[in-house]
Amino acid sequence: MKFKPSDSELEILQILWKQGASSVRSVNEELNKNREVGYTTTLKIMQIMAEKNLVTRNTDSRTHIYTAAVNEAEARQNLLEKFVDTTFRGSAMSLVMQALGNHKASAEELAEIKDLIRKMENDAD
Amino acid sequence: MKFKPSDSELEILQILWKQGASSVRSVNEELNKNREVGYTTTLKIMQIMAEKNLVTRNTDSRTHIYTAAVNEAEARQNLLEKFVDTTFRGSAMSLVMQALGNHKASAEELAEIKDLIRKMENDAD
DNA sequence: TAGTAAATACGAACGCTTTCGTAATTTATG
DNA sequence: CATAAATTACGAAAGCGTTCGTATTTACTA
Repeated sequence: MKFKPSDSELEILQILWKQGASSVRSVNEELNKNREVGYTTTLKIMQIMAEKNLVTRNTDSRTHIYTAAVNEAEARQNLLEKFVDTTFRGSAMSLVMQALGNHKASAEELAEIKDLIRKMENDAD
Repeated sequence: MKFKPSDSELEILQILWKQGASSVRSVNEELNKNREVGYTTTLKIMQIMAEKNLVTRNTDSRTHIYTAAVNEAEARQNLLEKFVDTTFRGSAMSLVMQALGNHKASAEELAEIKDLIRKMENDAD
């Protein structure tokens, strides 16, 4: 899978994943909560994303409705693997340690992780 | 800190971090273990990196020696934060869980993580 | 010293992303 | 029906990264 969305594209995918099928206007409004983006800029990028098959669009009504064409979990996994390779030289454990170390986790979160570890240890048997 | 190296730049930084101060030729040879890159291409990118202060260079001898000007641990931390924001919507814990879940960890690695968690739980007191 | 090899410097080209102005089209409103 | 408003379509420009050909400089060698 060669999945390498640009910054803007990933930003838009996040919005589509979060709020589901959306119009350009809706996505643009969401984007503008963080930074100023012109409407036609958002439109253009989403049109390009459609060409690349990152999204699909329903053009039945005048206002086109866009839907993410890639699965969120898969995309995350894919990006995570690449990130581990490029930034942590392939060591997922280094990444986990660093992410854990520099984040104040709540007791609940820590419990969750311990649970996962316990499961992994059992699977190893 | 506005640290946003390009793919090539990060690749070169990794090499400099790993093998320390290096000549362009040395870096280029290392790059060519993965993919074909022209010598002048590598040279050009490293020159640009020097302009951006991503690296420093010693020009005393004819063969210039380049050194990473950014700290590896800090750079990783910085990139990690951005990655969590853009790909995991800010949730470091989601990232940890996903990275852990999709990686077969050895008993030693799991022990290491448990150690870290134990320390974090104590710090919380 | 002349010639060759190695290294740096320079500049141009190409592709991709982002941005935006403007035109064309469609829908709603008075 | 005529006008306004909203939307899509189109194209161009600017910026950045990457690549590479070529010129220039430097050092070594026969």
